[in-house]
Amino acid sequence: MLNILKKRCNNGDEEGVEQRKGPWTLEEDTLLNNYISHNGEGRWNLLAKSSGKSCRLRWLNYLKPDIKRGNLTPQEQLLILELHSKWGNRWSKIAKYLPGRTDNDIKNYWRTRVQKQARQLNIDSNSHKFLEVVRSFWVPRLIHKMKDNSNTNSKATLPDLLGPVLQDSSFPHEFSNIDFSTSMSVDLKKTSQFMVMESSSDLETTCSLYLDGSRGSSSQCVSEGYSSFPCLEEDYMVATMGSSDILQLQDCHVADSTYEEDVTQDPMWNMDDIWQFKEYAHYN
DNA sequence: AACATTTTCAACCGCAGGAGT
DNA sequence: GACTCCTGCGGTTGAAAATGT
Repeated sequence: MLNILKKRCNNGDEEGVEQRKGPWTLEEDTLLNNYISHNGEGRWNLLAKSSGKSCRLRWLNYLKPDIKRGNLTPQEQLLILELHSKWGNRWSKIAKYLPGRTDNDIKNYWRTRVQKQARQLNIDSNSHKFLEVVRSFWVPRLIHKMKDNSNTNSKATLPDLLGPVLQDSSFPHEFSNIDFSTSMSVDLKKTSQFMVMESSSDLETTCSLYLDGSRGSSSQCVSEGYSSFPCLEEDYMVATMGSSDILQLQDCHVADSTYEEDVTQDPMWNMDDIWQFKEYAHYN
């Protein structure tokens, strides 16, 4: 019964059994599912000495029932950007805070989306400069998308998403030493307590960030140091992370009209954004 | 329609570290 | 302490799909 799996999963050191590589077939997936349902997950050596990492990976990255499919939501993207700024390429650690997403998913997202944007901007994705771009362009946009999503459905907000994170006893410690000068981090613990997605009857839904629980008053569109950022049409609150530990609230506007596109297919920055950044970088 | 190029993501590889002996 | 085995992790690859010309 397990012959196929043995061929698939063996480490190649079992005499006479050829190791199979390449894409998994439906039959192999079914066999692996059946095997795990009978023997349990995590005991990979029980795959009769033929257990190998590809079986384990296939299960963990694909077959496991709680694996999420489809594109990352803006909330998830925001969380990835945030956690990556804290921990770097600790994909599995980051993945722990995104239920249903694997380290492989997150790694792929970072390499294919985030690093791609960095390449287009011709800057190192690990540089402080790129962090600045992320928090100045990308984060506001994600927040905006979260707002848009909340208009059309009641999907989880960042606080919802962070619920399990905040219940994790290790998390507050990890976020207790935030260096705002080098990280895009806001104090997620605090922020999530006060980040509210407000829905009004019309389209003027506001995404607000409160640090002290009070409604953020805002009249300025841009803050010091970010004066070249566009603020044109649609109201929303932007959190910018400056050199202090005070989150600045801005009732800001967003430059272009790309928000009508399908969020799931969104190339996070268009050429206008990149051009704006290059101008910004040139004068700063 | 055909071909070229780019993007996506599942899968592989090798290393590190922990557990057991 | 030394060794082996196993698992987890991050980096990388390459086939398939999508997109552009």
